[in-house]
Amino acid sequence: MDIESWKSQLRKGAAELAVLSILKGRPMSGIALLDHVKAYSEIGLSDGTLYPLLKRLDRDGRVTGNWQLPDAGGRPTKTYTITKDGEDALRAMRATWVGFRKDLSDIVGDE
Amino acid sequence: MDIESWKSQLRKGAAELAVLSILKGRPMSGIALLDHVKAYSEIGLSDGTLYPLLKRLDRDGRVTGNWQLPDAGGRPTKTYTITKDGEDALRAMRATWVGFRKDLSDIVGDE
DNA sequence: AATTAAACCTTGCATAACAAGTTAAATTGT
DNA sequence: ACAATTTAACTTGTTATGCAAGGTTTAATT
Repeated sequence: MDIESWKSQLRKGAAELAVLSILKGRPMSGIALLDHVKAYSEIGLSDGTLYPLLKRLDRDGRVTGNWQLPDAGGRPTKTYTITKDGEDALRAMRATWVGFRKDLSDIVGDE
Repeated sequence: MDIESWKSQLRKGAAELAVLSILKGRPMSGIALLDHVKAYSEIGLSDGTLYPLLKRLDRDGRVTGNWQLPDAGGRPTKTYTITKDGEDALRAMRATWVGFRKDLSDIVGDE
């Protein structure tokens, strides 16, 4: 196992938390989400990861996707909005993340 | 996906980083590792996860396992020691973890 | 002798990330 | 007008890990 493969493992679960966190602020399309996360290199979200994730979140009732016609014309985009269940899940995931981060940081001992 | 299943996903990759970090301090048996990590509830390392992991790390030359007879009697235990390659891998993983933690914390916005 | 406990290990399953593809609609170039 | 490209969304197949639920071996205990 090289380090790149390990990074893929470390990232598991992170995309879901990241997407719900961003959508909590405001509804957004898939492309806009990708653009928003692009700056965070260690998250490394690609469209092949994002769209299946959005589909799962929609199926589980944590987000809803709605097609919308942009004001300026052009092709329709699908805008995703977090639901009440999504916000509940986000709260639980945030609490878990905070605990996980502390535990692993304590073990790793990074200053 | 319930929160417990999501936790299993979040933990992926963490066990490897945690085990190498602990072994960097001192060689240790599997049981001792489990006992050491027991306090960190969000890591949640079980023996069914640890032993296959140690086997992979041994196969990849990141640790070496050696059977030893305990001074005080009792059954032999296998003591794992981190190797040079293991320390190199640990350095790279630590750096990744620090960046990952920052990126996800920034997105999640936990204070 | 039989049972329990300790330490180690194996098997099978579920799941997400990723690379590499695909589709459909809009825009651009000639 | 037609072809080529771009954009946004999506699909498929592979891979690796965590985990539950088992199993094995050795030593200590009853």
